[in-house]
Amino acid sequence: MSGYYLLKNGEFAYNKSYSVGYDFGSIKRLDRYPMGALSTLYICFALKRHESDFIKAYFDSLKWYREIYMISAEGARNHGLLNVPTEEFFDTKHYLPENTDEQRKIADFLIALDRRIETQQSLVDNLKKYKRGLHKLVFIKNRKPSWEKSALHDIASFCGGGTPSKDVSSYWDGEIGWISSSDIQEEWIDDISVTRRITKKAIDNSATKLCPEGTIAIVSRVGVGKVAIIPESLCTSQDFTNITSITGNTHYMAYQIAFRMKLEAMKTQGTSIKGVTADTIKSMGVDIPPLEEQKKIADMLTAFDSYIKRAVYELDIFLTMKKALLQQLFI
DNA sequence: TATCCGGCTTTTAAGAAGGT
DNA sequence: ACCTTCTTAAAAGCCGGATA
Repeated sequence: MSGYYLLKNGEFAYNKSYSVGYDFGSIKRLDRYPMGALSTLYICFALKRHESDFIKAYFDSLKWYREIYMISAEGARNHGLLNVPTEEFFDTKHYLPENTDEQRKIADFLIALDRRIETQQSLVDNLKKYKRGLHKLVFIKNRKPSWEKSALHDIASFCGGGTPSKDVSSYWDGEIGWISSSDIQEEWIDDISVTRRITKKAIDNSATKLCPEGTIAIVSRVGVGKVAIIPESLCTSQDFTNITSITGNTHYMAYQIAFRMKLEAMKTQGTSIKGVTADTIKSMGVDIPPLEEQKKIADMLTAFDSYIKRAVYELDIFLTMKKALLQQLFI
């Protein structure tokens, strides 16, 4: 390991490579291991004084970016690493309270907040894991032989999509929503963000069609397997196969289709086939429990989803809170 | 006319090579 | 040795037009 730095527990390292959300790299403290080897691209240091936990929080706040901004060469920013000379890095100035008591109190509070965030994060992770198990239980293990089975094309009507010509810009400043696969979330069945809108004329002059509210949108090509129930009447790209109406409980069916599409999508992985044909979807077999059973299952899954979402929301609040606190704590 | 296909663009990530 | 710049690769996303 010659040519590497040996960092000991409690010491800090600055990583000059930037990434999303970290325009000027990051400074972290080695906490989890007694020691570690770092390539020479890192700038390593230990503290002479100050509360270590407090300084860790300071570096988490990214307030020091202003200083790095002054010394990093602009041209270097277009690829990989920042150009930050080691000498100048150590010359940067940081304004911190001298009183270590104060530092200790602030640090303790932030550590408590961090613990809370960690707990919340693992709650979210676990809930997501349970969700996968729950869906398996509902759609595989707990199926009853008495339930009817049917192919989708016998109980649903379909509609495809298209893209209005991008050359005609006037098509794209209308009122009608138009979505592509990137607009729907992998894990939520009712979380579509409509980012583009088209005109009536655009629909008339292209292959896309207006789908009614409640349509089950299934991504069949790019991003195979995403499923969502559309919240308003809108159009989709041609990488969708949409179910405009289906007998039974829409939410139950959407959940079941999402589950089966995920299995279908796994089959396409690693092959040259990048999509699932409309025929595969149309001939997909689905269970049809009695209506009240469908509703019960759908309600349960929806409730579980909103439970997870609430946990995610809470996590977000804690994260924002921490960010805001860090912003206010340091000048 | 609905569906499918393949090529193209954009984004992200590394690696190799070159300069001082 | 230490950066910067040039290249390539891989993944993700988009869309026009062929096809049955």
